[in-house]
Amino acid sequence: MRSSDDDRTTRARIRDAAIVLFGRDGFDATSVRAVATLAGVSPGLVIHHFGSKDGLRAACDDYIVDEFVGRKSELASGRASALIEQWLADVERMTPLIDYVARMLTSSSPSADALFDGLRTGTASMIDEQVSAGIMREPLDRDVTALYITLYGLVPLVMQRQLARGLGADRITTEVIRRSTLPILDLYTHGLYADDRYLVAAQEALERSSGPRSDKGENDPNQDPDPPIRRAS
Amino acid sequence: MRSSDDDRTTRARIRDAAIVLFGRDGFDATSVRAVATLAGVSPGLVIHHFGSKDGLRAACDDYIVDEFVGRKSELASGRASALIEQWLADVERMTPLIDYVARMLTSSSPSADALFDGLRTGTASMIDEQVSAGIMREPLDRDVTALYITLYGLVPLVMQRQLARGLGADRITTEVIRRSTLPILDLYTHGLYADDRYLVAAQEALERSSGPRSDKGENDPNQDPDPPIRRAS
DNA sequence: GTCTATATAATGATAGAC
DNA sequence: GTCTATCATTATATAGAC
Repeated sequence: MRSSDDDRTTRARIRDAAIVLFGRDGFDATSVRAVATLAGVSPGLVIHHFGSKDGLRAACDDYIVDEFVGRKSELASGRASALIEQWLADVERMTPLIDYVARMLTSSSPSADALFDGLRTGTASMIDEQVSAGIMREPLDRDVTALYITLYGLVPLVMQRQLARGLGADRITTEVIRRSTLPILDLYTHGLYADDRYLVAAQEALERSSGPRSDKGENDPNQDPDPPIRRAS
Repeated sequence: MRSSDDDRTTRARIRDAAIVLFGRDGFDATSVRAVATLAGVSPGLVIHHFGSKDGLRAACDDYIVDEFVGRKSELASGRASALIEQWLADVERMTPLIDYVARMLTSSSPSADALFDGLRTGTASMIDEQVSAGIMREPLDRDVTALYITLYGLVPLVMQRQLARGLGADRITTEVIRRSTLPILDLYTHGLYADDRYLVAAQEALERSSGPRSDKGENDPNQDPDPPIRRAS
């Protein structure tokens, strides 16, 4: 999006250098000195601008979330997975951002939580739209389904090493995406099992373990009664 | 599996303490001193037994892989996902092991690669068996499907924070597993899409972009010709 | 805003007594 | 095998000149 080579402010250059190194090596393994060197400034200046190393991390987190949520139109309109696909399509340029997001999502930060909630909400909206349009069938549990679709969509970011290795590559390439597309769409279209014997068995097992003592309550007060499953086989 | 309270050797106590802290706080954020304190020994003794902090990590990695691969019967017999389910069922006791494995899988270690390859191979065998038994239909691409099933099965470990949060919990509990079971089995049984319009569209798009230059080769020599998709709608 | 120089604390690892 | 004491390094952060 930026026109020239460096109309970025020094502060922005430091922040971008930090994103690259935090994403590549992790927060703990990255020193303020290394960030300063990559940004071409002195270590003292980094602290001057961000107060502390943790302040620098917070600034990076906020920037990353803005890069997503700033595109709230795309998110809220239910194209969260499309956004991720778009990132992966331009994988070379997006690598630092992708690596940073991947580390965020597996650490415990409020920013990561906010980012994930945005993705999950967008996915839920997408499901609603596609169900209304007749493209998608009604899932058993919309919220849980949206949650797992979101989690599964983030797998190519969070576990990119094992995904690439599993396809004989050393990083996520367009070829990795290409080979993944049809098998995943096939899973999301036809499922894997030949019939619903496992599904029915699991439902019966769950009813046996929680149905007879339905007034137990436990730690989930608004516990939905299990909806019946239509048999398809 | 251990009978009394502490028939463990000192070396084993140090290693177990390291697994707890590495899993909970990460390798970099855990000091040798902290491990020593939790194990009830002096910092010097930790180095004496493992040579260095990195040696301690390697010992923990090996131990974790053995805890899996030592159950190679369960793995190779194609019950990799069943093993993970079993872990999650006994989630309280397994928490340190789970956290450690989760961190392993998102960092780049040879041990993690070996562990993942074992899980992926076991999943591939399971698919073969279930296809032969008529329980599972033939997937478009067995290896890629096995890869993604393995990755998806690890999501509750690797992204446990976001999974738990998405269900209103603060950690993975039996209730979280319980609410996840049917929606996931439903996805794996019926898929999500009402028909295969997306699948067909994607197949045509892929053929358009790579079919016309089928002798391109690129970096995947043994590139399968895209198998035709049977229309189901 | 940016630099150099430095204070202060914590870490991994070593040495040697017991 | 286990401890105490300590070294050498590295890190974050500060102070003050320019």
